Amino acid sequence: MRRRATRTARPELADRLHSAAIHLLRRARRTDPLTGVSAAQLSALSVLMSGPKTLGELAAAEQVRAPTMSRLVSEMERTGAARKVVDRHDARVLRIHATAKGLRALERGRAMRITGIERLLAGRSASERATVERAVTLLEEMLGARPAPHVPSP
Amino acid sequence: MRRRATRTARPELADRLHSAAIHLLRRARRTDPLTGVSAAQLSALSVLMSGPKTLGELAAAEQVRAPTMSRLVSEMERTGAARKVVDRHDARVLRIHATAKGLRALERGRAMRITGIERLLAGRSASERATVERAVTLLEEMLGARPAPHVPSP
DNA sequence: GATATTACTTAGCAAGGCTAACTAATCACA
DNA sequence: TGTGATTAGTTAGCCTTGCTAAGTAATATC
Repeated sequence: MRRRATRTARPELADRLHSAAIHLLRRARRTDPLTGVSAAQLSALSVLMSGPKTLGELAAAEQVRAPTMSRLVSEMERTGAARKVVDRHDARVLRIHATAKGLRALERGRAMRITGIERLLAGRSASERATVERAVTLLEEMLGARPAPHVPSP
Repeated sequence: MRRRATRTARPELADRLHSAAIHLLRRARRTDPLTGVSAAQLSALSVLMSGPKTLGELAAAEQVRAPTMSRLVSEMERTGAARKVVDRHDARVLRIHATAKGLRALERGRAMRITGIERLLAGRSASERATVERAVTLLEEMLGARPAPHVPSP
């Protein structure tokens, strides 16, 4: 069947980059359900990896509202992935700590995602990998690289 | 504050690629709410762009179950983004067509996403863009390139 | 010390995912 | 030919995760 002429024949770079990123992540997250921790929890844990955060900081980092994070953290506490600690100096403030159990789940989830991508890259030559690496470096610059990479809901 | 030693100091390529893809898409989808069509609908429309699909085909393409797609398509019909047409030869089969209105919403959403990425790329030199393009080509090969790129829920 | 602000929680709603169970149409074949 | 199996989609009902609005408790301000 002939394709409708709604799109240009040769997609431009931005479009192809967009599409490649979508398919890469769709591939990567296929393993997420195997961790026993939801994607939202994995994402929050990846923020907590660098140390405890207040509930508000965590919500901002995850780009969700406070009530959403409040509920998520309560669930994480229930399942033993995180702890709430009331701040010593301001009793309104909660510091959320990842537990060892939570961090193990995070590492398991991340490792599975990364392994999938590594398998894709493993099929390429050294120079092709170098090309990808240079492009990634450029993307990091464009996007404002983060020190601790992140495993969010997407 | 010192970072915990849960991660290696220098993230490997797969990890960085993963992270870059996440941040790229997070950036790209910031404009999605402005289209007036939900992300799930935009994604379905992008599949329908290449022509009508049965409900089952659409569900498979979107990697959701039939009931989920059934509900989504009913909603799209209600809002005028799609039409259901009963197959001439098999009355069990529904062919889902994107409407002109739906396609306009899709193009609007895609254009906004792509424009955001283009703005990022616009700051780079021609040779840097060429590097990104080579890397994208490699990724397309690794992931099994799709003819019609796609604007899915992520 | 009264009032405002801040940090979080509770309540209730919507979207979008799922499974189980249903209906209707078609197929297969004795 | 007609009956049972299969297929396509829908309905019902649940869960998670987003949201806003409104409430509570602690702290800051004047």
